[in-house]
Amino acid sequence: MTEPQPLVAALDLAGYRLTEPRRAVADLISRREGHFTAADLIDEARDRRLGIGRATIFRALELFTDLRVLERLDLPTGEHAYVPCEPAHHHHVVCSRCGRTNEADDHGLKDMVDEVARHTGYVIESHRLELYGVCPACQRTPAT
Amino acid sequence: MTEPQPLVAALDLAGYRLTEPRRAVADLISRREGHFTAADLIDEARDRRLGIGRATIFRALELFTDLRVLERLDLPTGEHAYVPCEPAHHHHVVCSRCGRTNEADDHGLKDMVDEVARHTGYVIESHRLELYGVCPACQRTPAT
DNA sequence: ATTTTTGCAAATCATTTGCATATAT
DNA sequence: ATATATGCAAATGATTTGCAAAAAT
Repeated sequence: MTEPQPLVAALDLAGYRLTEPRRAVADLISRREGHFTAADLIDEARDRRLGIGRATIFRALELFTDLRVLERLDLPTGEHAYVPCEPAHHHHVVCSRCGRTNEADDHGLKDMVDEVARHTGYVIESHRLELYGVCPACQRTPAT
Repeated sequence: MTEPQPLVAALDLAGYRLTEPRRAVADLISRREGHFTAADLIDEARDRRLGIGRATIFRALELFTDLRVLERLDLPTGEHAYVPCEPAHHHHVVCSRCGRTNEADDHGLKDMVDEVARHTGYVIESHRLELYGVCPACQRTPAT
């Protein structure tokens, strides 16, 4: 197992201990396409009898999120989901059928933000943009 | 009390019953600036002894959200907040200090969405954009 | 009169925490 | 050796639900 594991690398880089449970969570995450919820990981860990506690999974998710290798999204349904991502600022397109995600270039968003700032007088500090749609693969598949 | 109450009007228009508790929730909402959480309303209702049940407040919030006179946001902290809004599609700028909100013109966003669609092959169905910053009033006030 | 709403309490769901034990450094 | 991380079970917090009583139509 010498594949790069960016999640684990991020832990190491930030000086956190590389424990078995954390590696296992990183592994659970890396084998997923698109977004997933904490419950997804907890269920899978239970089904595969990995012996990782619920709390540990939540703690790992929080840690990865703090390290910005994971991003927490709020789906329109109100569910909390996570997506692995690069540390740079960016946005996601989330497929509403399969959950697969792609990064969305936020080219042009900056101008819009400036415009809003000018218009409203706010000093804009951050923003979140989430796009939802149907990915190319799902477009070829009859809707569920 | 003949002021227009758009929340109540929306209920009526959609054929829901205009009950005392719903009017009271609409009233609690209308006297707020900016966003608020379900807990805010529940606390206020309790403090003012309005005799409205927790469940009723959640049910009213859900109803108003379905009617699109209220929008549910997910703040960066993970809290769920609501803002009253016009039924048309739009976005908000939320002040991170006082919670006041303004509408953000999404001028220019459409081009960006089209660009992402072209780039990723997704058929974009919807999006959420939330901007956070400091409003003009708070800029004049020393930070908390 | 009938249907929709309500309030309450209990249930559910997601997430967090305390703490003694186990593990990585 | 020592600090950090884990698992468990219990605690918390938010939201939902069942149901008999109350209110709107």
